[in-house]
Amino acid sequence: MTLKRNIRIKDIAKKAGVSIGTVDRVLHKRGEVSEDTKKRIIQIIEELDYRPNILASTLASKKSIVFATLTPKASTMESYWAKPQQGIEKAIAQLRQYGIKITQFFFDMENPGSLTNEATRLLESSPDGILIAPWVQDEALLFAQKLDEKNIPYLFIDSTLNDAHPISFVAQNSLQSGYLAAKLIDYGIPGDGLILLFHLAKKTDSANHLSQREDGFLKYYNLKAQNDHRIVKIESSGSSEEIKERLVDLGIELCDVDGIFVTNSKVHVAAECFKDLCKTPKIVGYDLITKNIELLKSGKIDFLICQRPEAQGYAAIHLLFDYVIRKEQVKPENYISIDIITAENIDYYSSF
Amino acid sequence: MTLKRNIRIKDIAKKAGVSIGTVDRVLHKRGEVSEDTKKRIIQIIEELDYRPNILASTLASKKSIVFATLTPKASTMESYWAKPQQGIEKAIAQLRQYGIKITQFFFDMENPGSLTNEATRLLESSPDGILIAPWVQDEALLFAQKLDEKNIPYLFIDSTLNDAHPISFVAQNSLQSGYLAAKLIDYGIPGDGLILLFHLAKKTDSANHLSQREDGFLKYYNLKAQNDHRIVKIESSGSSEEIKERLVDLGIELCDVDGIFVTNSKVHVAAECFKDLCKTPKIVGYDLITKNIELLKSGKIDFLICQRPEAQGYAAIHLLFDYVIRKEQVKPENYISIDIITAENIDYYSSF
DNA sequence: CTGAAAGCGCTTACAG
DNA sequence: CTGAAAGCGCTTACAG
Repeated sequence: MTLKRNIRIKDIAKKAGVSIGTVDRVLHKRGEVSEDTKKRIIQIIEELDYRPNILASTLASKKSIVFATLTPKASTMESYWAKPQQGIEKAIAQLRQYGIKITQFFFDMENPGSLTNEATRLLESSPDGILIAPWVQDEALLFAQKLDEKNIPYLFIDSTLNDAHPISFVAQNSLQSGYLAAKLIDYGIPGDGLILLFHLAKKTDSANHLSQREDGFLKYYNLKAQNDHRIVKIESSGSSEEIKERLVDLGIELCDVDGIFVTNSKVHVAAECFKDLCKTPKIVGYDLITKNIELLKSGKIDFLICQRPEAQGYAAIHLLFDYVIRKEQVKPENYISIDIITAENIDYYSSF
Repeated sequence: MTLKRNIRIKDIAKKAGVSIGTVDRVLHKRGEVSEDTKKRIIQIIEELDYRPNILASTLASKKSIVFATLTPKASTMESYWAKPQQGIEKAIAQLRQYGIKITQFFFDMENPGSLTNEATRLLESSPDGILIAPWVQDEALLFAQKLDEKNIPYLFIDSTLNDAHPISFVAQNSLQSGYLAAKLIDYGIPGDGLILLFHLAKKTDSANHLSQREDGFLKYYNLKAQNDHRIVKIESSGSSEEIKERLVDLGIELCDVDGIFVTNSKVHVAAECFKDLCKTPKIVGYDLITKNIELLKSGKIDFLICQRPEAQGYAAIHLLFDYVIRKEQVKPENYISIDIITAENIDYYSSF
């Protein structure tokens, strides 16, 4: 292996018989170069397969890039949105070296208008790239359209919006994750069974997400399940007590339930209803929040599907970096893995 | 938030009333500085919480660091060891910018002596850091001890060795992964069952790994399993046909088998025996090699436990980088996640 | 023991 | 349209 030294813009300049300033002009397409020297230089660049030294380049250019993020406010350290936040912060720490500043804005999930307010404040910092969690769809779409007009690159995290034009998004395939959930329940219930599908969410929550998970779940049972199952869907935003009452109203005995799928992180609310039974049903839900982790470890929840929220935040910032700073193409879709967590592997499941 | 500009060695020099050369001398502990100026400078460094700019530092120091790797030769692109290799190469590509060269050495798993030979060649390149897959334990330990003497930092991947002193290792907890495998089988077999535990390996393979997986598996059944299971252990390094014969010898009817655990990636060999049965047993094994993936997708294998080999390779190189270049502390143990892969989530499981 | 100077590869005004 | 020069923050001989 020859230790080929990386070629520098000085080398190109010499070979083309010009100064490095001129080479730099064509590299950055800032004109003021005659057509033929430009052609000549471009040819040499390709011939030598020149790769700029990012270290030197960011060191020399003192201009500091500003990124902005717009995500739901995490009410406590335990709540879901604290996690993408961690990944974002980790990425920020690494990228500070490259002179990148990141300003964060948070909106209130309960109050859609706050997204628009924060979006306006965000724009005042005139960022070079934006990360958005489009949790409140209508407001988020309005904002995205404004960014499309202004030609500011943005990227979605957690989910995406159909009519927007982000440079990319980082999210989990919700349909497929519901499909997987069904498999996990079906695998554990060999015979016929009564299965409850819970939507434990308020209207303002990202409805799209949850209904896709439901669709995936039902798809599996339509296509794959061997036996005759009865699937009952239950919607509620209340407590365990309220859910129990609902079940009574529906004429369902707790002991008859074989499997439970909850389409979001509220699975702990459902699990609480069933935790003292003689025979507990198979329970599958989402996300490693504290209450779920406890129930998983004590065997009251069987599987939690996880979407690596920290990794999503981390990856999203790096994608912005690749696009804005490195000027690289980025994949338009970044589906994150659909991770299966049990009491047995949770201790080794790190944000990494 | 004040846009506090990063402080530079020039700032320290000014504040201490010395030149940047002197500051640099204390930063790099290369002596030739009087005690009191040294003290003064150290104090200022801490007071200002100075962080060197790695960009500038690696740009200025033209010395290029050499890493070396010593891993099993991957016989084909599909074999397991091709995957850590991918992660290593990805890390190399990223780190080239920092002037790091990596030389790779491969040994033949069938021929333990080749490890020692390659290790000798490796040392001739006098690397600044080494990555080792200690697959052949005795030979690997000898090499590690030599490195301990020479004070060359090294790091293990895939597993670790008790009497060696690596700066760190990246591996999966084998005991726990076997424990998880048992859970996955137990979850799918509600009643009593006949379960086969297969060791499909040659003697030269990393025996330690596999027996730990077995221990974990049995541990689960001892501690947790509700019902009375019969677990039969079968060792073989042969084909599906040979295995079928063994089962006949043992008086086991294929149709009576409820669950199968294979302690390594050879799970496809076992799965082949059972794939045409009326009722296929629950099958759990390891690693996403091509043959396993096919059987997983077609439903002949239920779960594959994966150890993110690409991520291991990638992480290991970065740990070396953090230790050797950044001079950071690194965690002495890096257990990778124990991932559960099914037909339903495999398409989203990327090396990332 | 200490400082001044050149250089890493690139960017950025500035002068022509 | 083009080139020469200064500078990014650090390292590395070299001279005293």
